[in-house]
Amino acid sequence: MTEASASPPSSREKILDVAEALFARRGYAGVGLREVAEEAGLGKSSLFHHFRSKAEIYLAVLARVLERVNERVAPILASGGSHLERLDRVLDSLIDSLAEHPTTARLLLRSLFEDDDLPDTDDVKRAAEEIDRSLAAILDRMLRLLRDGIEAGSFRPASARHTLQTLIGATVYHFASGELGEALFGRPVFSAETVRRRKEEIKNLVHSGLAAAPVAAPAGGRP
Amino acid sequence: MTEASASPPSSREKILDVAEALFARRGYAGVGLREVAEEAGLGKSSLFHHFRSKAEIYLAVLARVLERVNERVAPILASGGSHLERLDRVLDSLIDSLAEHPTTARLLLRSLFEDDDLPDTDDVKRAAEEIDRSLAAILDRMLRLLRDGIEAGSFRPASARHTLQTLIGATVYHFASGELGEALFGRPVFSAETVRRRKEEIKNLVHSGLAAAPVAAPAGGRP
DNA sequence: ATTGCAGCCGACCGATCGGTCGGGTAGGGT
DNA sequence: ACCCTACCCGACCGATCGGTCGGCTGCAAT
Repeated sequence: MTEASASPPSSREKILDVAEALFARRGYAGVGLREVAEEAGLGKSSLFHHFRSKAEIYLAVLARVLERVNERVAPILASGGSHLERLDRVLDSLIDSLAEHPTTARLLLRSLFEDDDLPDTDDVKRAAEEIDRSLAAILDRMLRLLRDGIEAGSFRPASARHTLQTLIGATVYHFASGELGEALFGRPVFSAETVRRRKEEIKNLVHSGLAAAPVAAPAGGRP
Repeated sequence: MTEASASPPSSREKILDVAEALFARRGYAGVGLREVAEEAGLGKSSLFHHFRSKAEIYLAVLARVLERVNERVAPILASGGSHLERLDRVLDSLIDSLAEHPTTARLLLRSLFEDDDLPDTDDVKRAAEEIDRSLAAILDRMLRLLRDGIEAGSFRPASARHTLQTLIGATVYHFASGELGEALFGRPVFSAETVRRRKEEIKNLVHSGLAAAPVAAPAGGRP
């Protein structure tokens, strides 16, 4: 941890890479450490020189994923610009995050379900809470952006919490939908074209579905 | 199979009930058949008198869940009324479906990930394809509703596919979000109050985010 | 040259996995 | 009375699970 970010493609990183791919595909319980070790080019016992348990590997993977997302999203949330501009840019960068590493969305979604089958050792629980806190921090900042925007009149009055849930669903779920999404769009959800279009559609949703009406539409009588 | 829907609280149904709860909580790989049997009040071997394998149990659970959703949603999709009315009612009933059985959303989301660790026996693959087809049928009808609505001018021009993805995310993800959702709202996502509010927010999203502008806003000029 | 340690490994542990097998029992049809 | 079938069970199988242990390397500091 003190100087982990050194240059060599260390075994530790390799383990995390392999574990990330496998956990995303088959989940915590569905992945065996033998498989992780083999794909990392190591003996199974070697895993335990870098991590104390399977759960620790899983949590390390999750922490890295969250950090990757946070790196992109946090500076935008802290930046200037109107509420709407900031929201647009946050969603853009979130989608970029999810599209860049196809494992991210699935791991995040899975993490909502799978903390159940982690052992409840004290250190595991502590690490899991750390993850939770780090996720909660991101969501909290997004929530604040929505609330502020609503209060300032930049967004139409809505439940910030529900809106946040919808936006998570619109982004994370989409990139986790895998074969179903591929069947729906006729191409992988990670293809450049689909990603570009997804950004557009989300932006349209936000602008005409969340943003306050520009000026007009004073009392539009419905036909 | 021929007359399965009889009255007795049969062992078969009990197994499915127990398995549904467990699979939703811990996933396919995370659940052992011993646990299923014990909670169903049976010996483990008895499971194999009703199902040929663990995978068959899982797929039977999934099929039942899908059927439950379809029962509610299909008649509405086939009913009359304007596109917008039908969409409103479909979303309402979908949310009711998901809220009624807290396992549904998680099982559906998990099913997008977890077909990977099913064995690929021929009969399992056939049953899984059956599930896929049944899910695809529901989605197809919703997709058609969106497309028709767009073509008829009831909805603003948008990608029907992306809109469908967003709506799935807004509903299924929300009710699968579990502890995270509970932390966000301060109460379970299945609480009557949260469910009611969720319907409202989704309806607002659809009406002011998807429905065509009443009359005004003629200038389509994007900024 | 010696020591120490990080990294890696094969062999092994008890537990649990999905699944099989043979047998027991109750009830309905004949 | 008979048998057949549906249902259920305990015992057992080979495989795999996460994790431990002792020992083998090679490099770095002394």
